[in-house]
Amino acid sequence: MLDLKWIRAHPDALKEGMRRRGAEVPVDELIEVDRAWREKLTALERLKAERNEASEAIGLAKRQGKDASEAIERMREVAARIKAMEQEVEGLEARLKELLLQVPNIPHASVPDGRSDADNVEVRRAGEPRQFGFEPKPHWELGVSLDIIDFERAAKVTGARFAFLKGLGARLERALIQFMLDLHTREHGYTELWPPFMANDASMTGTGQLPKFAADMFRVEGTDYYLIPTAEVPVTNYRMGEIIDGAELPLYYTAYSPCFRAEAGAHGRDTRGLIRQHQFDKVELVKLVKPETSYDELESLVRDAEDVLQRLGLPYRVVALCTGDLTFSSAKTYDLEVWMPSYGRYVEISSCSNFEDFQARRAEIRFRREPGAKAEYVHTLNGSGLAVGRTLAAILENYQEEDGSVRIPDVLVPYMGGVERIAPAG
RNA sequence: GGAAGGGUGGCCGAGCGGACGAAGGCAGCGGUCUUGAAAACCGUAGACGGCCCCGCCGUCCGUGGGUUCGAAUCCCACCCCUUCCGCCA
Repeated sequence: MLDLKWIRAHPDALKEGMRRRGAEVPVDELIEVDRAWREKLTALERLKAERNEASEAIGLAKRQGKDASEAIERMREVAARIKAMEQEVEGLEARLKELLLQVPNIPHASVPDGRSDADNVEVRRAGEPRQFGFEPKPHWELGVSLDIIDFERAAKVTGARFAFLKGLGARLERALIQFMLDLHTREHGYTELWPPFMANDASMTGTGQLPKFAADMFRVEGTDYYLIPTAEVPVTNYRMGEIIDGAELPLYYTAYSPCFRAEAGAHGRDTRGLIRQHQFDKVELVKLVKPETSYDELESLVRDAEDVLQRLGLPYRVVALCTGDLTFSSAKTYDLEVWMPSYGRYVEISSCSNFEDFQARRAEIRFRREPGAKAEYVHTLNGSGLAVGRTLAAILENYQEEDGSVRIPDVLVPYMGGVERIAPAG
């Protein structure tokens, strides 16, 4: 959510930001509703001041044993007018809030202009895609032939876009989670959280999934909860409603969670393999920081996520998302894309964003620089560190051998109980 | 699932429908004292919003309704927390 005062002072900057995003936002209506709301509110508050004054006089008169029935009679009428006017003000306020929650974040000045992912800008590459001396297989074929991924039985048990991992496949998933969490907690300074995997409406609104993107999530029937689409939701909202002591900042949190996505609009894309599933594992990184540091913090957040890929020896690149490809809440986003031989291109495996105060304002996360200082909104950031299912897929494809076996990256071998290779049975 | 108790300012904790934005304590901030610090004492002190914005006004005592000229205080519904019982990994 943007600052209403800022919007009033900079309506043109707001329009320009929306134009850069290619977002359709009723800016003029927003500004008009705000104007009408303030006008009504001022009138209402004048009436309330009158009432308060009269009530005080009535109280005083009664205490002195005087008769106040005439004033009470007069105030009865004022009270009715207040009630009616409150209705109007509340109506305008609700509309204003509704409009405000629909407005996406303003792209940072450094974000490249563009309409779609085709306009994203590559920032750097690391590692060389391997030259295979044979025809490499896609991970969904490797997974099945190695008997470590089972899509068919998952379809039977649940449905399309789910998978069983089996044997060393399940073990590899678990090893990756453990490896990532260890790296971020031991070497990058993050505090591990194990969050709830469901969250309420307020949390979903806080990070920006609601009200616009309810259709992308799974609602748990009989409850007021959604399955989380990312650990960003519980972890960012961990400090919601709080005023944090400035000395505590910056706060770094990391969390493993399964992620559940309905992705209603994704039918037909990435239908095979682990790339687009209704449920997947992810290790998330979240930062709460002082505003003036947030863009430096974004760079170091990206480095923390990149470190995972580097240690796993996976070729990747970093791209800066263009204005048209930014998610709703983000002011600036870098995606990490891993080389996926089956796609013959780089595929998103992490998304690292600076939300500035957009989420903090929705979730009411503030801090005080000094004891007694005014409360300010923190800046929030998050990034995948990494999406585990896609990492597993990338390992299978990039580490495959001609005989159909897959080598385990060195750093994972201890986490695999010494297993160095996954080979076909028999 | 059942029973009881409870949600008040950064924290703890009082609060007969009218003098309560809310006693008191702690923490904080400013000052006195001190070589300095601690202690003691004095003062100050919330968040959000509106406006004719160095001030004035409004709102906020879990949330939402209701009663009333007037609600932290009364009524209704809901949410959350704690304890006990049951059930359960």
